[in-house]
Amino acid sequence: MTQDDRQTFANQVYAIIAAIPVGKVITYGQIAKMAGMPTYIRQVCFVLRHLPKGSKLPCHRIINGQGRLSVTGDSYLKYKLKLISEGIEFNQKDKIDLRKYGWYN
DNA sequence: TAAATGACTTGAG
DNA sequence: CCTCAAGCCATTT
Repeated sequence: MTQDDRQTFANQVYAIIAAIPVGKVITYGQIAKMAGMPTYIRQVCFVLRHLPKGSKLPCHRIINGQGRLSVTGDSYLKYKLKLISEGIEFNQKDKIDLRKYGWYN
């Protein structure tokens, strides 16, 4: 894994996230696949966790395969509210219907 | 060089 | 629905 490879992967992840339509969400697995690295789930995770603070990427639209937010800490609630304001609904178990809101399910 | 870590996933109980 | 275990792989210690 060279510096360039890592940079390229990160850039692809950024590009994909930036392309998520309003009112849709995407899972880690989807991102990895779209970036051409289906097994790099952990790296997607790593990239997201180390997003630049001032990033304008809609990282709140990224959820886990169960349709739940994977964010830890207080940002969980913030993300949830943003999603709701974008038209995404949560069921009583705080889950999102991927069949309806998932991007390219 | 080896061990620990993480915004994950899938499957079993 | 929830918890646990194993698999995952670059980055950090």
